[in-house]
Amino acid sequence: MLKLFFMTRSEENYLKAIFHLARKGNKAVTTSAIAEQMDTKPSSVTDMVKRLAEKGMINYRKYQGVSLTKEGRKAALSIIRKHRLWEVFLVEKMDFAWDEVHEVAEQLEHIKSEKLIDQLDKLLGFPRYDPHGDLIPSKDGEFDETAKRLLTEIPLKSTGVCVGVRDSSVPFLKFLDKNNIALGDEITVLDKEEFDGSLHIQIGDRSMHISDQIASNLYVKLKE
Amino acid sequence: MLKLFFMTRSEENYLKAIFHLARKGNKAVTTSAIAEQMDTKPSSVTDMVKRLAEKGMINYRKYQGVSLTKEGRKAALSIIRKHRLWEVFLVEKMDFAWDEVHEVAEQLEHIKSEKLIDQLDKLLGFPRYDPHGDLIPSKDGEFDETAKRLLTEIPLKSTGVCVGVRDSSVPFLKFLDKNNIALGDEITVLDKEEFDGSLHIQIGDRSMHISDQIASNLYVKLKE
DNA sequence: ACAAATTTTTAGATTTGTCTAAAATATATT
DNA sequence: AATATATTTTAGACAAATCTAAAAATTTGT
Repeated sequence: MLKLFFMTRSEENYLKAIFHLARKGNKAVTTSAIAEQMDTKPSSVTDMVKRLAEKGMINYRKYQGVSLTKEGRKAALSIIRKHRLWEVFLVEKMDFAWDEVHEVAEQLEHIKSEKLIDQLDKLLGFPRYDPHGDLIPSKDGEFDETAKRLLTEIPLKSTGVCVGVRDSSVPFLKFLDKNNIALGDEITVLDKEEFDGSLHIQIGDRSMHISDQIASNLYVKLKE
Repeated sequence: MLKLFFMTRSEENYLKAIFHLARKGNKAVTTSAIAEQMDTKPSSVTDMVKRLAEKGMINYRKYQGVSLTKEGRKAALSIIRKHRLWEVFLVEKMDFAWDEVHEVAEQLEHIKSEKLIDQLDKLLGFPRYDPHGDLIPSKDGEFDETAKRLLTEIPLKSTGVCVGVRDSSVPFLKFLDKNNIALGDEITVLDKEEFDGSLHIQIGDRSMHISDQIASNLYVKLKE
């Protein structure tokens, strides 16, 4: 028998913060780390984590930090999903620039309506990534950031390891060979041209400029 | 020198409620009326109206009820504008039915982003009425509910006085004549067919059924 | 006009989310 | 291992928004 708790805006924000912190160093998340992330005081965090623990959203033992429960992870992913879908909406439908969406999405992510999110998803064509290239959790809570993806889809400044090609034609493979790009190479996306979607990348010790056509045929796995 | 106060969600809701109550009986709005509208206690209302008065949003004298100031009216209209634009959005873009939009719009109306609302307005084609037929306040705070409008645009169950025609061709005037519809007549919109937009109306003591084409060529002024 | 009924306000308490300052616990150093 | 340092928790306070119960003011009825 599953109990459904109402989550306040603040509780949702804490869950989100804990999720993001846990994603990095994968040990228990400390009180002070949460305080820094949320721009608040450790004592406030202690109060909140007690409440979240009572609601079954996190595991908490005094002085030992916290980790998300199944429920908590599900709730956090649901909020992140909403945030990222709204970001796509703002850029695709409302002419926002990719770097001015965050603040508004922070507000929109707390709107409570399952139907609204389902329709939003549909309106946007079920996008898999947000305007920053971050993966959008699926409705059923799937969130595999390690899955291979196209080089065009990874966030700026992130690094991917080449794991395959979408186009396996001779001309494309020749291009890769000629430019010394091989499976296993690490590619960092330095910048993207607004104009044509072409990418400035760092590969090993050299940097180069590749077209959108090239990038959208290279599969990578995100590093770190 | 105008001071811009941050309005909390609760304050915004009170302003909206006061605006709607003032629109009806046009004397000072009583504490108990607000309490009933907001589903809260009179003592809570007293607390809140004091705060709103301090912020210059309402005129308040103990035991004498409240009225909106210029500032307060502007703030209320801004919230109502957002609410109604979001309602149009939900119906037009998100496949919501006109009778299931209210709850979600109540949440969306508090999102703070001028750019978002401007873009929303544009995306929707600068609509003048919401899905219930209610007038959407303009960006600059204009809100003339007494202006003439098409019979197709007034809310269900509301009554309008015929004040003119858009199409002044002989066939249309003949139709009106044949059906005993004249300037000065009061028409109440009883129901609207989803299918073809035709209207069931009450005119004097008889009721009749008119097509969307007829209704969209008759100007009325809203009564009461 | 004056008592009765109603409405409004005050006073004091509660909840959520926050803070500061002090106490408790854990970690690091020698 | 004992002490010093850093982190975490507790305790007490505050602001927003609400409540209940009691007091004050207004309105109503005859």
